Amino acid sequence: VRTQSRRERLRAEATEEIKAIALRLMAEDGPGAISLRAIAREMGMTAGAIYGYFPTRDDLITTLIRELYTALVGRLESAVVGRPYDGPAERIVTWAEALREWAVANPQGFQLIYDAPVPGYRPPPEGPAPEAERRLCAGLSSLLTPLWRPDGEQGEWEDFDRGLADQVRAVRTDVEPAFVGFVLRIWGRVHGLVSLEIHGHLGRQVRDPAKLYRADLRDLVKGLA
Amino acid sequence: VRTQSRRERLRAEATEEIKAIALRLMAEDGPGAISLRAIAREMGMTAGAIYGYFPTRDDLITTLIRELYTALVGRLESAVVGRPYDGPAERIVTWAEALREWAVANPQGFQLIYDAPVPGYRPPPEGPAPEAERRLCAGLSSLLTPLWRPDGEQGEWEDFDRGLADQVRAVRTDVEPAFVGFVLRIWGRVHGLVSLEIHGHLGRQVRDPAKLYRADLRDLVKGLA
DNA sequence: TGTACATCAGTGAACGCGCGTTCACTGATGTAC
DNA sequence: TGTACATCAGTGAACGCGCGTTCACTGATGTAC
Repeated sequence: VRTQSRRERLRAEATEEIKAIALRLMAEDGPGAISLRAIAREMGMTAGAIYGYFPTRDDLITTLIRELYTALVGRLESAVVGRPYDGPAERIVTWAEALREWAVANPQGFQLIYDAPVPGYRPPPEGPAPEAERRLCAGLSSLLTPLWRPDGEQGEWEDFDRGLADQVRAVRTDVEPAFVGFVLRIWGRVHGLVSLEIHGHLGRQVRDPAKLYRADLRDLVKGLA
Repeated sequence: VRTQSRRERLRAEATEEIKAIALRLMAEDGPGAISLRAIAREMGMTAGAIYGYFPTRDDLITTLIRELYTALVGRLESAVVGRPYDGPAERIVTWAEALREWAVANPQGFQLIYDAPVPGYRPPPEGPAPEAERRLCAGLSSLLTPLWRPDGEQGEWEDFDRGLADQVRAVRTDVEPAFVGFVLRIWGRVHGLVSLEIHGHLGRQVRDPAKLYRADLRDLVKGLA
């Protein structure tokens, strides 16, 4: 490992500070508040100076989404790993509750990842964070593998993209045709209530959304057993 | 019914045109593209002239959200009514598929209703469309009533807001404590996959999202039966 | 250890843009006699 | 039917703002001899 020069270190620190301030601005005033000028102002710099670190505003935002998504995925993986094995159903519940907890702790981050909330932002063609998205899918797939019982009524291979199929195969080679659909359906299920909650659509109606969510997860694993 | 004066008619037409253009701008370039100046430009008017029709930008946006949400709810209600009665399970499927179809046909509208995508927009304290949201919940509640079997493990009255409880009571007076939670859980379930699809998170992986969604609905009603 | 040069982070000013909102006004449309 | 007045939709110009991006430049930090 080559040791960093002083200049390299300062440069890396400044880059981190830009991202940290962008995240703080987002957390305070929503994703729309991320602007190069605001960040520069916050850092006591000139707006143009940011261009020494990021070639473009959209590039910065793509980086933020990628890092946030990666942080979320890391959190999900460690939540499952950092707990004694208590059966496949419990692991799904653990995973999903970690998802909700991260989302509740980082609502703007959740929106940045899953909505399209920065006006004028154009993500790269593969999407801003394809790697993290795949990791999330793969992680969920591996949790769901022991709970998968093919019963033939859930769709065909041809419905699903070859890329994802290969990704899933990397986790588990003897994957069934409808397994991908199964995984995405569960993903949709754990996503739905969290999305409603984050966007305030349960807000006034439910006093304890965590409890509601847990009830739904109980119902989910009951259906899988 | 009092007949409209010429002036009143022109005024109403212009108001409708403003809203229609705002919806078109949103559909073309996303919710962030809604601006008074763009609308005025499109109408061949001066920006200031809009203030003869809406007191404020946020007021216009609130109106748009309310009307979109009302249109969605109307669509859901007529989808269920406009089909011969074929059992409670089939009605849920019909309702949910109408939800998805509306969302796919109006993705930006779906985002305007369920995300928070207009930067700087501050909704009124009760939310932009409380009436439509209640109607949606009430409608779903009435569909779910015949499928509700209390089994005591799903939560307590105290978790839910009195307002919603009363609303549900208006639909059905002998409502069970956990019924509200049950309704919201189902709402989250039908919402999840649609939200992922609209935001492009299934895009590259699933060839026929409608089929995936249908499979999930089949699984849902199977669990309810 | 000291000097000459290269690197490069950050400045400051500008360009051109779009935005919401206000306001004194013009001129057409309607109303009252 | 014609005139005098009131209404009111829309103008046009301005205010003040924030934005992304570019560019010639300064001045400090590093490197080579």
